[in-house]
Amino acid sequence: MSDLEKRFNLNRETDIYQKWEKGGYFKPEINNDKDKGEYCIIMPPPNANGNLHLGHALMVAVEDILIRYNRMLGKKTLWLPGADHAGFETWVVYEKVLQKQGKSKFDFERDDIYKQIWDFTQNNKEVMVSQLKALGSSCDWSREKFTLDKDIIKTVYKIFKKMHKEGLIYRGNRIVNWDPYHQTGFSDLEINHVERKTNLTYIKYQIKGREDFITVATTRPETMLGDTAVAVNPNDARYKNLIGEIAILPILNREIPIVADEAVEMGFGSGAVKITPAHDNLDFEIGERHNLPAIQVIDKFAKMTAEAGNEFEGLKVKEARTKVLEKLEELKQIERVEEITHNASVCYKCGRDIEPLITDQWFIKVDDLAKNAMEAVENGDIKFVTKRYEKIFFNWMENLKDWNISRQIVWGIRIPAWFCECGEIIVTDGKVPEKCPKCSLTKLTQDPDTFDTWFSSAQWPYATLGYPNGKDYLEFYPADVMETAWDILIFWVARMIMMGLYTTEREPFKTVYIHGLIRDKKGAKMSKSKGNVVNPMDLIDKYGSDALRLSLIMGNAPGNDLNFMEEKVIGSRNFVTKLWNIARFIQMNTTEAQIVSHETFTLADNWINNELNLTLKNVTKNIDSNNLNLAIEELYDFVWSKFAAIYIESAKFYLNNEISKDSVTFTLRSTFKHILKALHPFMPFVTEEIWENLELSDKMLIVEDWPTDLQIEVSDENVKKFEAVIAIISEIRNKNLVPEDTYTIENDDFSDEEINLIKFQTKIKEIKQ
RNA sequence: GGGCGCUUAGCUCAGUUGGUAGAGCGUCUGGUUUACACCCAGAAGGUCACAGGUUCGAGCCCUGUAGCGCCCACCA
Repeated sequence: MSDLEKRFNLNRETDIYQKWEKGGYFKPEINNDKDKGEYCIIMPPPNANGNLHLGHALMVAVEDILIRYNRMLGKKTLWLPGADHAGFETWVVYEKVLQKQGKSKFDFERDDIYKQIWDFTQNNKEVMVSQLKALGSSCDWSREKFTLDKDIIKTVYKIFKKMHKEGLIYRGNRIVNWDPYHQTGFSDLEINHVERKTNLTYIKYQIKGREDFITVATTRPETMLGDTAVAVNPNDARYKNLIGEIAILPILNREIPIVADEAVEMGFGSGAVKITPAHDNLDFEIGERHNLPAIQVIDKFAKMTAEAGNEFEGLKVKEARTKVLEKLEELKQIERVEEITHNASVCYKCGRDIEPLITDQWFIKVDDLAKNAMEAVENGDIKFVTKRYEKIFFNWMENLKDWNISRQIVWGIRIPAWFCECGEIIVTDGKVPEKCPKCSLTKLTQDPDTFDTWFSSAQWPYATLGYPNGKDYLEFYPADVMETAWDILIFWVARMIMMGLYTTEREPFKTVYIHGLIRDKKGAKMSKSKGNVVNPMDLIDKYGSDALRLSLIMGNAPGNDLNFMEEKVIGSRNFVTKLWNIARFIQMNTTEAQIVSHETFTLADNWINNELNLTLKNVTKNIDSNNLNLAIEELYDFVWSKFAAIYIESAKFYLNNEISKDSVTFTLRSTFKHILKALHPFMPFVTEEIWENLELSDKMLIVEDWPTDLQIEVSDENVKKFEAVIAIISEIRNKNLVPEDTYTIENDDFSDEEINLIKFQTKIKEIKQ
């Protein structure tokens, strides 16, 4: 046993981590013979396209605490790490990488760009792993997964084929959110709505065979070139007599019907809507209901097509708008224009306008999947921490629309579907089909599209464990906890529940633990563009991993966002140092402890034993109920305000005066051992280092048993006596007396030993009773 | 349009079956005690957003109001 240095040396963290890893302590098998059941968390795989941020640090802190706690309980504990190829996200990140080199992704062949991004993500993955290790993640690296691993893709293909066969997946020529800049379609979740001021133009369409007009109101006059109807509400008295009549589309003079549809709001605009099924979501639906043709007048690059007519073809949307308005003005068919604010759809990444467009995409029918998912939450198979997130979950699930899972980008899992010239579509589980089963042609082309990342990551919980026959799948599925931030609750968690229930007929996890977002000091979201991003690795270098983890857990109730302040990390670092110094005190003042029977305990021993029992009980209860903040605060308070401030200060009195030395030595060491164990999940590095240096056992702390009850008898009467001593000490201190003063205690009966203890702690010369 | 959350000490936040308001940081006073100044001893500071209600008792439960924030949604 070597003397402890003055402070905990942060460089030791790397060595400690390697010891754990080399010792195989992160593997569930380490608890093979303990027969305490299993515990499993699948780590949300961070995107392999950049560095970890503070949100990841919080994720690691929470999950590692749960994992280390359960490991100490003796369970076969699996924490499975991984990384996400993050399809579109990485696509955008890499686009910027290329931009810096003055290149574009359109400069490369498909395979070439794929290979480049593959290498890019592999490099990032390495950095990420080292960062996860620096945070102390005790996950089983031998089971690490990447979302593009062969076995993961195999599972995804298999399930895709199965869903297709069962009619849950279909290829549809439907209207989707098209991003003309990124040249891909999106699901409804990947678009944002921004409020925007715009002109609402009232246009008069003449009724065929009559002198009068019907007026429609639109914010996108250029789309009128694709109009195939005018719709009114069937209950609208103003237009009842026009239903079934024909309107004449200005400029193009196309004859279009006037139809009735409940979806039309009477109160908005003129109450009559122009219907452009090819370029508006609602119009598309109305078009389907009334069997209206869709005329595409805008192409994938947001330019006007030939269908728009000679004078408009090739114009950008905005140019076409100006020109259409000019024409209408000439024709005197603009009734009036008013300014309104409405919600425009934009790309969630870059904010550019979304153009609704009809394209061929793969969709998942979500009705039944959503129903089952809601049921699983309703009947308690899956619980949310905190419960209020269940409401958000239901709110979203209740109005789901079919999920577009195809993306027109190269980076991702390519869809295992092949097209034949005869029109047949062949879906396989990944194998290249030899010929068309319908016409026997051998010239087949694979769908160039890839899956929405979330379609594959929705299958992460079972795919990583080796569904359907893998040993880990059989042993660890479903996972105990899915821990993630609320911002991907619906992107990911909801879909994992749907897919997990569909594929495995079981819930993929029992508890969903939702943590909040880490914001900057003022509560603003951290982002590169704002320049307020804090790098967790810098904080680890400065204050250590334990301090960073503590600062993210303390005072942060589950599910709530956290405004990050470096001062909090400093405070946590101070606690690490406090613990370190307690270790030094114990090293300097005790040797191997004798076993002592409880009859010989001093008042202080008896009191701290009692306090420790209560603390351990509360800590365990709070971890079990997912209140990690309360658990660590309880420990913090015990260590600093009770063990250090009161017990150790009293211990000095006994040790200096050679009173009850064995008993005090025993209690100091025993209490400290329990504290180290209980603190270990929260601050693994410093506790392990102290454990080793004080030679507190021949095992590493990481695999010690979780401390529950002290198994030491406590005298309630003596607890009360010591509390009286504490009360007197604090009373005397309140008086701000000087050492020469005398203090008189009224109405109390203290022994000489107690009086001396009070004198020792208050430095008062004399105390009278 | 529908839904959710927040409002507690100067600041950031805890407060989980309703029982005399808590922490960290900051501020102020005093400390060169051999674990620790990344420390020790103490102090000041809150009509728990507002208004009603339930209750012997409400920061916590109910109703309403205001301010702030967020999510979902097809106002053309």
